[in-house]
Amino acid sequence: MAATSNAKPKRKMKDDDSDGLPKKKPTQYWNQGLLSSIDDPELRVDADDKVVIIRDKYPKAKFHFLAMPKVNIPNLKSLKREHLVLLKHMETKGKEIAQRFDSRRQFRFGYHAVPSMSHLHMHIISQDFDSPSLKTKKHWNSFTTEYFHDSEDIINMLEKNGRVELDTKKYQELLKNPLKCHVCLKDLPNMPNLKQHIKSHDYSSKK
DNA sequence: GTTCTAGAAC
DNA sequence: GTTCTAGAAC
Repeated sequence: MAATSNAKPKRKMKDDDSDGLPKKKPTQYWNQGLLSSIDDPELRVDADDKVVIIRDKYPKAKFHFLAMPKVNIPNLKSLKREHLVLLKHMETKGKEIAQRFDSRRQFRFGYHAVPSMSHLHMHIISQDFDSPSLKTKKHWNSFTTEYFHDSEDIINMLEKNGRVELDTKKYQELLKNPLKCHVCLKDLPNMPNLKQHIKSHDYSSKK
């Protein structure tokens, strides 16, 4: 008698491996994705001996880049005072890039409190948030609540305390906040409405 | 981080 | 009925 299969797969998947090899694929873990992006010439927009700047693969605004140190710093918690020069350099480079791509547009430069991707990265992001890759409440709140820490605030924290320690739980809760326009603070019921609403603001020039 | 989709919301 | 989101899978 043939073996019975009583469990329906919940989603379709390839399990047609007639070669008898294990089904586990040798893919890298998704949270290490920046390690390959950092060396991808397609994404790179600038580099020097200390820092690489790449385009975000899934930009959440018209202009969205990541500045990363060449030395491996896993996260904010790894930062020491000895990194202050590097962080200031990253911020300077970030501002140069923003200036280069659109000198009139407003940008922010900063870090997510609890980033998904390993390897310290500073976001360089224009404040229009006009992008098809901006889809979820988590996306929105990660750039428009205190979950987003300006580079200068991180630098000040490190100068003052010698380290950057953030309450992970507190910041993860912020991602669930109701949707609110970052310009006029209007409440919006869902993402499609929010995306439509923010088009009404003018981002073409700094005020 | 993204994709996919079940079930909530409308 | 369709739209939208949240959580699992990857």
